[in-house]
Amino acid sequence: MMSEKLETLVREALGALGIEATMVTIERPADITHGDYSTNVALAYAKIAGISPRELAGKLMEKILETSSEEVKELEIAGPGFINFRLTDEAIRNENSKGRTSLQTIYSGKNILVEHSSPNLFKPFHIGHLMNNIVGEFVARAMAKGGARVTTVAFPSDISLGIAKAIYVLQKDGGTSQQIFKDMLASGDFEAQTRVVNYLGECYTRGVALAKENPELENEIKDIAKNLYNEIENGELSSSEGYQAWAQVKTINTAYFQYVLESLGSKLGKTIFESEVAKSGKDIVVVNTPAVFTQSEGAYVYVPSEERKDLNTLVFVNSEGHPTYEAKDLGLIEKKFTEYGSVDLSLFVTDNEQAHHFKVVLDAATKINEEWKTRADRSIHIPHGRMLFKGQKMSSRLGGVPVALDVIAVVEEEVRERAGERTSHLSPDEKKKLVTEIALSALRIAVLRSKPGMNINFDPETSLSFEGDSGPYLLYTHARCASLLEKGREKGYEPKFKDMPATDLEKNLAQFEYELSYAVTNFAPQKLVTYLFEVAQLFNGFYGNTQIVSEDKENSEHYLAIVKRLKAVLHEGLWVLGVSAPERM
RNA sequence: GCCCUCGUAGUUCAAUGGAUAAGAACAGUUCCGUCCUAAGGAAUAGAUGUAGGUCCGAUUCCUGCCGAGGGCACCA
Repeated sequence: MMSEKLETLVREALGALGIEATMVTIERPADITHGDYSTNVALAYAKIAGISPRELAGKLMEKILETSSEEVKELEIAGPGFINFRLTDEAIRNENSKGRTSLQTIYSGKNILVEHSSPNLFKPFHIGHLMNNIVGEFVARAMAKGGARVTTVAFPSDISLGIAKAIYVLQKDGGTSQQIFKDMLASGDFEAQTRVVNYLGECYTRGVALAKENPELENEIKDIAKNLYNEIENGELSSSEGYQAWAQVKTINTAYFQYVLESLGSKLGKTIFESEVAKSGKDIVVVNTPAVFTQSEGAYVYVPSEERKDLNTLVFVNSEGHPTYEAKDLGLIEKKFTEYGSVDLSLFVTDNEQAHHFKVVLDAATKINEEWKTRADRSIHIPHGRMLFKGQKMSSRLGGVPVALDVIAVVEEEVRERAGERTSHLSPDEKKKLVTEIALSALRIAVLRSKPGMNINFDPETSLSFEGDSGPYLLYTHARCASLLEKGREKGYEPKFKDMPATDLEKNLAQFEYELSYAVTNFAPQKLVTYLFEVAQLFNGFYGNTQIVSEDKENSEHYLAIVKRLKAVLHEGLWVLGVSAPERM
């Protein structure tokens, strides 16, 4: 990568001046007209060198010029002592002639697990899951792009006191022999399945409310939970009604989950149910008490050390003897690190309201032994924010906690309105596919243009405008490129860079690898999104005042080479963001 | 009460401690339609919550205050 070559040059120059460089940063100047890359080392090391930054920059420049590679056209000192590098036109053309970008990053060759999009057995896939999927899909693809072997994992919640409450309501309603379930089996279509899943979600909320209002139900619900835990732990297929209902719900929900993920253009590799790690999680806690955990009021808790003011005591095994989410996460960590080969990194994406929970779990894990400490060190929580709604359309169409598919449906409707006659030439199937692709691009880009962890405000009418900084804008630019290339082919033109001075657009396009690499290494989708907007805008400006495909073959072929490069950059960049780019729209 | 996250144009978001070089987009005010997809382009105006501190240099780091969101033992 070019920036790495420059870093070496700078490092050597510093060395020649007797300065041992710890940190050498090569960055992209805010404005490309100031140079392709720049470094601030002269400012950073001026104190050590005992001379002024500009003076040091001058000396460094001399040294760099002595060894400089043929790809560097010129150097200049700017501002308080920055050194700007300008590359030769040829170096830029070579970069832009490259095919698929393969990155060498800190993740190359690593075995990485990415957990995201975990559903709840008794909840429809809602807006929070959608947020999770968008961030999770980026993380998984970024790691893959960074050269890692990635296994994606879903960790569905299928056992808890909350689920016991839902089962209680379900049973009272008549269990799975109710009409709604029969209808679903009879029709087998997704609509019917969705109705069932929505009903199950209702059972959950009703169960929670019921338990709160009627404390006398506590024992009955606890019995359901207890039976469930016992039956799962003993591994015997019980014939109890509660267990049967639970097993059926699990089948239904799993199918629904698969379908929803497919609709999102996402997919997950492995599934680890919470019930699979309940027993092992509990055992880990019990075995390590009192060494790590403490018994208190009939429960097993973890009490963090005094210095960790940011951590609180949490219950790992409750007084009923059931593992809480905390213990199950320990079970999950054990399973991940024992059954998935030699795991280098275990990333898990969740809502940031769980940040504290994971800090405590990992802190506890660190205390168990050396092996667990390694596991904890390799486990990284990636939090995402919430999706908030502002637009009237959203709040009126989607009450309470919006279901993901409803959110997408609303955005799709918006897309259809804006498309108008534009898609009339397409077949119904193509049209549907295109509308979905555009809607998903709008959603994914709206989320990923911000730093992960931030809440995002979502309004399909304004902030999720289909103009400007939006997914559709990038898709449109990509489709425009495809259309131009097609037109070029018809003329018999070959996209080919000619010996012409590199434009700002070309210079920016040459920096794709640098930006992509940064985004991948730092889990920074917003960096990549910003970059894609930059090049798309530069190109659209160029397009606005230049005839790309004209009778002038020489220029046309050069322009088409730029178009080809931009299309590849957009396609590849969007892929990492989880967005598919259609050829036409 | 304690802890965590966040406060940048009217709005939604950018900016590894750096350049009188804080970028976009939407909304606003103008303009571009015999021309490759106007879901486009050109022009214009507009911002670092507040008070200190560290630093050659602070939107960025530290402290106080103000404001928003989240968490704080048997939910996930």
